[in-house]
Amino acid sequence: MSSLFLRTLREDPADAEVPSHKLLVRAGYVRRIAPGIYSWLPLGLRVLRAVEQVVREEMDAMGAQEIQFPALLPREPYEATNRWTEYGPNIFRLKDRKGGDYLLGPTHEELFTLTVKGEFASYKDYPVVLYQIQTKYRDEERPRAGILRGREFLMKDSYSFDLTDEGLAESYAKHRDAYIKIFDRLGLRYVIVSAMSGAMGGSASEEFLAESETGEDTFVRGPGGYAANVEAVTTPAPPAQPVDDKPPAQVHHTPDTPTIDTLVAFLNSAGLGRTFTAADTLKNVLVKTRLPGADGWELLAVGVPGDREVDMKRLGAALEPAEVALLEEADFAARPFLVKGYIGPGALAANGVRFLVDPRIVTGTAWVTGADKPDHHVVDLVVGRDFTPDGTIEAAEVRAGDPSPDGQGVLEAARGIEIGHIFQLGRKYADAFSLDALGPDSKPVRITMGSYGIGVSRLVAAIAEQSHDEHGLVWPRSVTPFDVHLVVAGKQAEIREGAEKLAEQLDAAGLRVLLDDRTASPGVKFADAELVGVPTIVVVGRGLASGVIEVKDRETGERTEVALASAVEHLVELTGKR
RNA sequence: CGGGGUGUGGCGCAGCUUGGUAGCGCACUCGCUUUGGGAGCGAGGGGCCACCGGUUCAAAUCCGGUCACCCCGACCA
Repeated sequence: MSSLFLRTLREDPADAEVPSHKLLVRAGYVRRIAPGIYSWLPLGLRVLRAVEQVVREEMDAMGAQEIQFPALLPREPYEATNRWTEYGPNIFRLKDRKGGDYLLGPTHEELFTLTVKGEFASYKDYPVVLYQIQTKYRDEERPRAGILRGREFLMKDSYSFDLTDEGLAESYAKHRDAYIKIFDRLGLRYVIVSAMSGAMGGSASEEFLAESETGEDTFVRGPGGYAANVEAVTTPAPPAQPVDDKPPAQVHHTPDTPTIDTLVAFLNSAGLGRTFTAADTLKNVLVKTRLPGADGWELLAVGVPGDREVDMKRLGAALEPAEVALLEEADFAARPFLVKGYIGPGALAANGVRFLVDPRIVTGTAWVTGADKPDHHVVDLVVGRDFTPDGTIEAAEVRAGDPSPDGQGVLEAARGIEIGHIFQLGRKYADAFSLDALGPDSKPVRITMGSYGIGVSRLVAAIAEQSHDEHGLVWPRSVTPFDVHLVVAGKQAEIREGAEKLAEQLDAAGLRVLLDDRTASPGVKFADAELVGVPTIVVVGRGLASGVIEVKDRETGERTEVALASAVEHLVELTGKR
C-alpha cells in the first residue's frame, strides 16, 4: 500500500451530496474530470471490473455472445430511425475533418440491428442474443451524484433477435432471470417494477430499481405484489354513470378564487346546500408540446382532479418523445381566451385546444371548473353532457395510499436507482432496417427484438449507496477490490516481517491482499481501512509475539483473535476462496 | 429555462465589508521524537486569488462584463 496509487481524503468533497459520491471520492476510488465525467483510480477500477465480470458471466451463462462496437459512430444509422433528431441535445455530436457528422453512442440498437442483418439471413440462424459492455455518452441536462448519473458511463446492453413473438417473450424471460442472478450476486436490495412501455408498441417493459433514498426514480408497490415506476402506474377508471339524472350546470360568481383552495373555501360558504372538496373540482393545466424536429409548439390542456398536482415526469413520459413545457406569461397574453385561474372545457373546445383528462374523469361525473371568465366557475359540469374530452392521459400525481391497480390494498411509495431495464422492443428497428430472415417456405420473416440494459458503472455507486456506514464503504465479497486488508500495526521489524510473510502466504493461497505497510500511525491506518471498505481487515501487531493476529469483520465490527499458525486456513475459509 | 450560491496551492476553507508584503487546516518533503484509533516539535516546497476590462500611486478586495461549477425549482390554473 506504500506504493499503491491512492490518497484518501479526510474531508468530504465540497461538490458531493450523496453518500456514494462522497465516499468513492474520499476513499480514492474515483476522481472528477469534468461535470458527469470521472476517472477510475486503481481501487475503483478493480470494483468496476468485478461488477463487469459478474455481469459478463451471467450473460454468457444465458447464451448471449459478447461483441464490441465503437463508441464513435457515423450519423447515417441514426438517421434511419430518426434518432439523430429525436435524441436532440442529449447526444454528443462531432464532425470529422471533412465535415462528416459523427456522434458518441448513447445506445446501440441501430448498430446491433445492422450487424445482424449483415451476417444472418436464414431462419436457422435465429434466435440470437448479442451484448456488449461499453462506454456510453449522453449529454445529460443535469449530471448529478457523482457516478450515479454521468455523461460518460459504462453500460451492458444486449439485444435479442427472434423470429416470433413467443421467442421474444422467451428471450425476455431469460434476461429477467439472468438479471435476478446478477443483482443477487452483487448483494443488492432491489425491486422489479413495471415501466413505461413507450410510445411505440405497448410491449412489456420492466425496470430493476435498487432501493435507495437517493434514487431518482419513484416507484409504488401494493400488498398484492404490484410494483411499478410512478411513470407507469395506470389509474383505474371508475364506471361511467348516466348523464341525464344530474342537476344542470350552473355558472356562479366566485370572486377571488384563482386557486383550488380559495375556490373550495368559497363554495362551502356560498350556501349551495352541499359540501365541496378539492376532489370535486377539475383543474385544467395548460402545457405546450413539441415533437422532435417540429417547428412550433402545440397547446395541450390536461384536466386532473383538483386535489392532485400534475406530475411533470408522468406527463413527460406519457407524451414521449414530445417535449413538454409549461405555458409562459407571453403564451397567455397571446391567447385571451385562456383566463388564468378560470380555464374551463368550453373555451378549450371552442378554440381547438386538445384536452386530455385523468382517467377518473369519466362520462357522467360532475365537476366544478372554470367558466372562462374572471371570478366565475361552473358547478355540475357533466362529462358526456356538457363537455367531451379528447381522451385520457396519465399525468396526475400518484400518491401513497392510492388504491393499488391490481385491486389489492393501497400503494406505498419509495425511491430507487434504476440499475437495469428490460424491454420488448418489437419490430421498430427491424422495420427501420428491413431485418428479415428467410423462412422455411422461402418467404421473409420480420425479426422481432428485445433490448436490455444494465448500468455497470452506476452499479458501483448503487452498491456503495446501499452498503456503507459512518466510517466508510463496506463492499460485498463479490465486488471488493481486495479480499483482505492487512494492517501492519507497529514499527518493530518482527511485526513488519511477520505481516509481509502472512501476506505472501495469503497471496499464494489465492487471496488478493492489500498490505498497509505505510509508516503512518495505527489510527490513520485503521481509519483508512474502514474508509476503503474491504470486508475483512487483518491486523498484525503486538499480538504477534504470542502468535496471534486479529481479524475484523468490516460490516459487523466484530473482532476475533486467530492463531498465526491457522490464519491462512481461517482466511481462505472466511473469504470463500477455497 | 428560472432562482440562489461559489470560484483563493492537490483537498477543505479564511481573507473581500474598510484596497497596502496571500493565510489556516489536511496532504506533501527533510530532521528528531513518537507508534493499537486520524501523533509532537522544528525546518521546507508549492498559488496568473476563474477570465477580460475599468477605477486607483496601489486591486484577491471596489466597479462592469464574461465564463465555469454547485444546489434548488422545474409546481400550477
